[in-house]
Amino acid sequence: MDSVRVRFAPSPTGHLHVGGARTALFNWLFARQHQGTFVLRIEDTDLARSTTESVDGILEGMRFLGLDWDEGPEKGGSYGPYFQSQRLTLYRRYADQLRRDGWAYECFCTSEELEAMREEARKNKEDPKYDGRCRRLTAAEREERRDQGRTSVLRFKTNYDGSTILDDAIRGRVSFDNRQLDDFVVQKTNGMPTYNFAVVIDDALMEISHVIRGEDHISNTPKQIQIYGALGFTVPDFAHIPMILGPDKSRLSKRHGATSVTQFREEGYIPEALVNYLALLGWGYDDSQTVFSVSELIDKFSLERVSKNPAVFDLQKLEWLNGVYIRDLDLETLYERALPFFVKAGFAERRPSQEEKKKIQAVLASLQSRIRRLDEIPQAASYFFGDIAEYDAKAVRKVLLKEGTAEILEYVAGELAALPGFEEEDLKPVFAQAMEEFDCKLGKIMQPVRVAVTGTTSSPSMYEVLPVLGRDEAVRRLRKAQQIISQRWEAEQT
RNA sequence: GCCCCCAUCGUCUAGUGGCCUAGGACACCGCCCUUUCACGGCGAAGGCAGGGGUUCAAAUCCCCUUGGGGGUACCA
Repeated sequence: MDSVRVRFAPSPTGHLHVGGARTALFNWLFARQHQGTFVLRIEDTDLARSTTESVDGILEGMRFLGLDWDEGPEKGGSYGPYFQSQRLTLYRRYADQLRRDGWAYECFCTSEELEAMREEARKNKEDPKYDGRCRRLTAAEREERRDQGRTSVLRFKTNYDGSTILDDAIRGRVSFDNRQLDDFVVQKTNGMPTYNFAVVIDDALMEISHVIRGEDHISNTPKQIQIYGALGFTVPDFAHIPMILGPDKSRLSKRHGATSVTQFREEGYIPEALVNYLALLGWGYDDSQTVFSVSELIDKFSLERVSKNPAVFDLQKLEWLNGVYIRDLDLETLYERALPFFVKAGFAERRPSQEEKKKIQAVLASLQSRIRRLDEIPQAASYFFGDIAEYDAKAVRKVLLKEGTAEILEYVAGELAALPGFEEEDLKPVFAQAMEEFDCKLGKIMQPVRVAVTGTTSSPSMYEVLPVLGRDEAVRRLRKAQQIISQRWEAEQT
């Protein structure tokens, strides 16, 4: 294969959407696999809707996912500029060429006329297409309109004969009857190119070899192919990847929940998991593997294996995968990823001391198999960093208020208070003795301690929680639980 | 309306005419492990949209129907 050049070309009108991110990922994987070039191009010809904040957000999202681009914003490259708004002279030049060669013509129709035309067509049950009236204008008529000061757009002289064939890498041969097309606008009144025009100029000039994009662009392709032809450009290979849908099978959008990459980051998803999940949306490898490292993806990805049908975004599976990756992280990396969430919860300073760091890592070690998202940390770790905010009512009732619990807590508190060390091996004998003392199973001892120390019935092992809290705090909480028990008991007497 | 695309468990998918009594993953349910909760292990349930062809043989090829998605802009 000749040198591979692919691109991701978002329009900066919002955040990096997961659909866009998946398109970017497929392009990136394809480029990396073929030692090709991955170009990032910003399609900001819609002045009204494009913002620089959006550009920043998109770049940030790309970086978060680890999708580095070889050419594009902040990076440059020999095919620039990489913002369409900075390529206007190029578009103008080719627009002029089209007109000069008789492939395009000025159209003076106003939007009102156009709307009336479409309305009329609908009424007559015809296709709401441009009827080509300005195509038939004589030179004199055009001159007259220009003199009247009427503005114009440039329309492409579509070839209505035969059909346009698209050999799609994913869908195979797709044929479009050219009579379905109309003379579409290539240059707007304000001089800006339309999408269908700019995309062709850019892809051709940037020598893009494979256009990998969403299926929503498939209907545009015949128009673009005609422009390639009119300008004498080589048509690239196309691959149209399926859409991503919400649970209700409609196109994935905000109303389905989080859709932007930044949002997923804030919700505690880690990039490896997101990348893995996105790869699985519309692509599969074989009948056994679902967890793929990035390098495996680069190695195994192929357009041939991209499926044709739209995929429903399954948040539960993403969460599961995120949990898989969280569990797989070594403690140091997990710490780095999780620290912002501790900071946000007020559990840590931005730059923790060695001692703080040790504690956070101990907490993370206990939590690692228990959380699926980093943003569960404030909730899951709260009792490690402050008093118990609220005792679970059911836990108090079913565990603390049980007959004999006060005695057990009294015993354990006393024993723990006398302990010289406070690590697992120091604690074990205490609980072993308690079992003998009260002639019961371990659970009978541990559950009251757990509720006393965490306020809930579910937590990591006491052998992990207790050492992190330290002797004084642990004993304090056991005593406090005793108080709660006696208070409740008294309350019941009256 | 017209054009284009798509159709395997609830979801993502494996399957490219016989290896399919359709495989895996998530979710769900049950059991085991266990100081609780997770993790982990084992197991159950669950699908070829419908109808016609082609063929000795169809989830796989063809046609129709139905359903879903996309497009039909001076948005990208």
